[in-house]
Parts: sequence; structure tokens; C-alpha cells
Amino acid sequence: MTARTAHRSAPARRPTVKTLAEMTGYSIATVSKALNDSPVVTDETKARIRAAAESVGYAANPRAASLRTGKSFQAAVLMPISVAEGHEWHGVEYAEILSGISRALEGSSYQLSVHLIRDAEDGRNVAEKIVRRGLADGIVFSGIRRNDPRVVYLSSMDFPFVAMGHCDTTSGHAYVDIDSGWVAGDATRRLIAGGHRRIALINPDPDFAYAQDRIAGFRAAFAQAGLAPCDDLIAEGDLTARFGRESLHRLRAMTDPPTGFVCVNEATTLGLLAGLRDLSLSAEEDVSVISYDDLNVSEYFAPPLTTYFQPVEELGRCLGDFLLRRMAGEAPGDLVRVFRPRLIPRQPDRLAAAGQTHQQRRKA
Amino acid sequence: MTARTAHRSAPARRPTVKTLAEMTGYSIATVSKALNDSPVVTDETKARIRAAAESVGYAANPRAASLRTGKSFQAAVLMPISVAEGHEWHGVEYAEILSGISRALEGSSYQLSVHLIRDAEDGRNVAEKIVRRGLADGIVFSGIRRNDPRVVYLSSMDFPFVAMGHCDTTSGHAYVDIDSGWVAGDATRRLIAGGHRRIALINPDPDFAYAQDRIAGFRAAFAQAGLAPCDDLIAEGDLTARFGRESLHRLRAMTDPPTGFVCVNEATTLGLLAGLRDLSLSAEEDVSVISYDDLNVSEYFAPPLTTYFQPVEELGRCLGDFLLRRMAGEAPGDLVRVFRPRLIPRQPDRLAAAGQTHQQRRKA
DNA sequence: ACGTCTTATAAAAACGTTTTTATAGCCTTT
DNA sequence: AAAGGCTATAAAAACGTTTTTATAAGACGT
Repeated sequence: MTARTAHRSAPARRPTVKTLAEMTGYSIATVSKALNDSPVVTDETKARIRAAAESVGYAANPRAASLRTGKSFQAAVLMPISVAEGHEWHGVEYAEILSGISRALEGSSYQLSVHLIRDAEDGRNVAEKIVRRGLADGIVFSGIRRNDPRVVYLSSMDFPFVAMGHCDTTSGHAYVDIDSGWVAGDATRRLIAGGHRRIALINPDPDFAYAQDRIAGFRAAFAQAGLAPCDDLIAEGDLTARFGRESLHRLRAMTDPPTGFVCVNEATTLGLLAGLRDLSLSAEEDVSVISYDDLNVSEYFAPPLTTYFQPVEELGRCLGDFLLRRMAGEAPGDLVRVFRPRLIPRQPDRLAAAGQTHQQRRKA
Repeated sequence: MTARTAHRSAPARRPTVKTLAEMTGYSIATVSKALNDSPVVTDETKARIRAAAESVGYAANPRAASLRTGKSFQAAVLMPISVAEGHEWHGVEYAEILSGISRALEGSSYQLSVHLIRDAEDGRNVAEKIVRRGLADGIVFSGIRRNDPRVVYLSSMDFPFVAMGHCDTTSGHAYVDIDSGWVAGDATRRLIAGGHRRIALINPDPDFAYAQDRIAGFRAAFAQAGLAPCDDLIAEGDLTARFGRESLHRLRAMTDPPTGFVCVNEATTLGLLAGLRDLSLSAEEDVSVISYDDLNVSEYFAPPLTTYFQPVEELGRCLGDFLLRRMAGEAPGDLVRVFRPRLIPRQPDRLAAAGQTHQQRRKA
């Protein structure tokens, strides 16, 4: 027994405040205060203790601190499990969001943890579990619904959170958003200016808050041009390539089919382009398609499409930054940022652009 | 002061072992043992204590347990930051991996935490930090290099980990892998059988372990057919659409250009198809392209491509399962699984399939 | 009937922090 | 010069577990 414990040279246990106290001759209370930059400790003492900490590579045990302070030092992200459902290209930009948040958290004492959720309602339950068990000090989530149960719950508990997307029901929560209304409106205006009159909006489930923004922007563009809106051409569904293809087939089978398409993301757009090929239609000569660029691959589509682009990682970084500030006590109302994506024109977006080929345009 | 503390009805603090001890009349030691199913406690006592725990919704504070036991109850995933670099479609399947791992961890007492890494070397440093500070009880990572510093370090420390991908340098670590050698070999065999003789392999950086597997499978296919290999047609780079397009241009500019292409993922394939359009070549009539399906969208490409498909989430689930077993003490050598993707034929993959159009084949 | 062995539970210690409270020594102030 | 107030540090308590050690009560063998 003793042979086992004393088998080798000391197994190099990780240093604690006690180690530093013994090294420096101060008490563990002073060591702790010095490391936390308490004003009651002399600068000289701080310097000595910090030097000792440095020399042995001391890092405080976050779980012990957590036990004492009640803080968890965890930042939770609610990640929708739907990204993996049916193995359809759906929500894959989550890796970038996580990456952005994680970057923002770098250097802070917070660690990113991921909690899977099935939908917004399930997300509420997970959020409640996190709050009640103290599993995290703040929460980030996306896919905001019009009346989002997570936003409602967390606001009522006054628990720090940042949403990716606004939510009308509650006043003054922290969020980062994309100006979806502007994107849809601007795309529609482009198509109207190009001569299109029958324009389809490929949209997500209308229960998403940003789906409403897109519809509003879409309608406003017609109103501005003094035209009747195309509410019959709004397609709503889950954002898969399959949905894009099926929507195209359905819309083109209508009596007065659309010639212009405003798509919501690249997955649906890819499906829509496949649908056009099924009908031997060209997105260069027969119809115009404008997309929203979430993965930055529209450049490689056939044909390359005009898109609106907003790096997702930048949103993620802002989410992380806001969460840190929210957890530090900043008011949620001050933590709002709406990103306006950048237009990347790749097609003339004109009705009947026939006669001009892709190759010719490339040279121009 | 007293007015503040006694302001409202008791603020419903979360129950602890002490709460349960007071409720049941047992000591906190017995409560703890009962909850952990210790054999020294009577079944009757256990039942009573558990009933009490149930009634107040007791959940042990993992950080307090962690402090006492030294276990962290965290499962770490090293996620490459490259997914967000340059905003090129790259590694986006990480959301599915995380989803799979998280599902496997559901019900266990482990929580998933994400650590960003820049590359394998940086991953080694992060792994070392995790081990030294006890930030997690097990680690999962992917993008295995031929001589992976993370595998070497963690093996030497005998720290539980599961790699997504094998690694030759160390013997007997736990891993989940895709049979990349078989995929590349089978794809090459198909093209050879279709009459192709000049076949290109679009491959990742050769330092990745699976890049070598693919090359081995590629060469073996030629050897089996009694043909000279096409080592001059191996393109190596980062797996972006840009790389796919540039590789195609470079390869087709050679004196004896390839007519068949074996691609490594859908991003490069999309770029390669764009490159073909640049040169007015068709993947139906002029060349054949076989891809590996990581996002399940090859069906929507122009033209739809023959691919090998393996749901990433299934790999993730296996990774999580293996990690749990590894953390429970199972030997790493027993925890190995290699997935063989499923072939999804969508093109004849024949040289000079000219004359037959996409539309005609669809009807057949 | 007396010590010994089980058995079920209780008491106490420990994990590594942070925070509250205590304690010396020194400096003012009058 | 004594009382009071700072100042720098130390001591102690607490967070909620788990684990080791202790204890009381029965059962058992002689």
C-alpha cells in the first residue's frame, strides 16, 4: 500500500492556492485576493504572488470557484437537433456560429457548452433545466419564433441570454439579427426593376420571426413600385434542397407562374435550380433567382447567382460578445445589433435576358 | 437589511443532500450513498430517499461532486476553427458530428463542451490544457494527421479519447472511421470499368491520415486492373469549392488530361463542376465525376452525381458511445469501428456517354 | 454472558475556492 | 499618551458533494 502511494517521485499534483501560500508565505486568503486583484492587497504582494503563480503554472480550479460563488463559468448554446434530421443540408452553418461565439469567449473564464434541442418548446425546457440547476450563466440560441417560449421564460427569470433574431413579444432583450426584411425587400426591388412582375418568395416556416420580416419586405417592395403584391407566390417550408425543388415545381405549375424567385438560403436555392433543370428552364434566360448566401457557395452554382452575403461567424462573435456583457450585468436593451448583408451581384436579374450567355457575361 | 433578505417568501433555493436529509431523517452521508446506489444502504432506505429526491426535483450539483471526486463530467470536443476561415464551405458537417455525440451523451452525466483549435498542433496544446486542468474526462477530435500530436500525447498520458479517423503511429487507440480507402478504390474501379484510363483523384492535404488511405485505394484499383496508375493526377489541397475549380482547370490543362474524377467531398465537387462549365465541358457527356457525399446534396447538382454516402451523425453517435465506454474504463483497442459508405449511383460513369442526354436517362 | 462480527447509519473530513470576520501593528488625533 | 481608525494580512467559515472513519445495535459462537 505504502509502496504504491510512494511508488514514484511526487506525481506532480496541480498547484492550488495552498501551494502558492506555502511558496510565498502568505495565507491562502491573501493569495486568493491577490489573484482576483482585490484592492485590499498591496501591489507588491500581488506581484510576488502572481510571480509564484506564473512560475508553477497555476490555474484556479473553476469548479471549486464555482461551488463557492454559485457561478458556473459556462456559456450554453442551444443547438437545434434538426440540423441532423433526415440528413438534409439544413442548418449546417451552426459550426460557424459556434466558432464565432467560442472566439468571443476566448480569454474570458467562460467555457462553451452545447445543449441539443428538438424545437423552441423543447428549448424552453432545456433552458429551464439550465437555469434551475445552474448549468450555465448565460444562454445563446437561434431560430427565434414569433412568440418564442425561450425568450419569454428567460426574460421572466431575468436570466442573461442573447438571441440570434429578434422577437416581438418581449420588450428589450439582447439580440443579434440579420436585416431579413431589407434583404427580401431589396431582392424583390431588383427583380421588379428588372421587369419581373410575378415574383415568388421562398420562405421558412411562417412561425419564425424572420419569416415575417421577409414577407413584410417582400410586400413593401411591391407597394413602393405601386404594384399588386404576389402573396399567392409565397412558399413556406423547411429549408432543404428538397423543399426548393418541390416549391419550384408547384409554383411553375400555376396558371400565372413566377419568373423571379427570392430564395431564403443556399440549400433551397440549390434545390430550386435542380427543379428548373427538371423543367428545362434556365436561371439565366428564362427566370431570375436571387439567393441569400449562408455558406458562400452561390458563386459555384449553375449559373452563379446574385446573393446577399453575411459571414455567419461575425454574427457568432457578436453573440458571444453580447453574452459576456450581459453576464457582466449590462442591460439587455443596449445589446442589439442588426447586420445588413452585402449584395453580391452575379446576374443581371432581368426578365428575358435571353441571347446573352454566361460566358459572354464573364468576359464583360 | 433584514427587510431585504426576508423580503419575499423563501426564494426556493435548490434542494441539496442536506434538504433530503432533513426531509427523511437520515444523515447526508446516507442520502449521498442512497442516491449513488451504494450497496451498504438498505433497499427500503434507498426507496425512501429517492422518493424524497423525486418529490422535490433534486439534482446533484455536478460541480460539488466534481470537486470531491476529481471528475469533471465534461466531454470535450476539439472543433477546428478552419470551418470559419475565409468563409469557404469547409467542414460544415461539424454540426452533425456534435449532434451525434450529444445524442450519445444524453442520459449520461456528461455534458458536451466545445474547444476551438486552429490545427492539430494547437489541438495538442488544448488537449494538454484540458488534461492538466482537469477540464474534461474525455476528448473527441477529428482531422487525424498521419502522425497526430494529439493522439501521441493523449495516448502517452493514458487519457480517454476517441478519434474520428485512424492514426498509424500509435497502437490501439479508440477510433471511428470511414473506409476511405475502399471508397476511393471502388470509385476508381467504377471509372476504370466505364472505360476511363486517365483518372484524377481530388484529395485533401496529404498529411491527413485518410488522404493516404484514399491514395492507396486509388492505386490499388489500377493495379487490380493491370493498368499503370495516374499518380500525376492526384490533386491535393484544402477542401473548398475554390480548390475544386482550380484543380479542374489545372488538370484539364495537362497534355493528357483526365476524363474521370474521384472527388473527396461535395464542396470541392461543386467547385469542380463549376470549373467544367468554365471550359464548356459536361459531367454527363465529356467526363465522369464521382463524389463523396458529406452533406447529401449531390442529388441536386448539375448533373446529379454518383456518390458514396455515410450519415455523419451516425459517426458522431458512435464517437460519443465509444467515449462513454472509454471513460468508463474500457480498453481502447476494443473501441474501433470503420463505416463503409453506401454507393448511390446517379450517372453511368462511362467514358464517352455522348449522345444520351440527362433528360433521356431520367426517363429510363 | 462475554467478546467478536455484521449491519445500518451517523459523524467527520476532504476537495479548492471565495468571502466574511478577526487580528495585529501602525498612524492619527486630541 | 491613550483612544480610535487604518492597513495589511490571517483565520475561519462556507459552498455541496463523496468517502473514510466511527458508532450503536444485533446476531453469533463459545
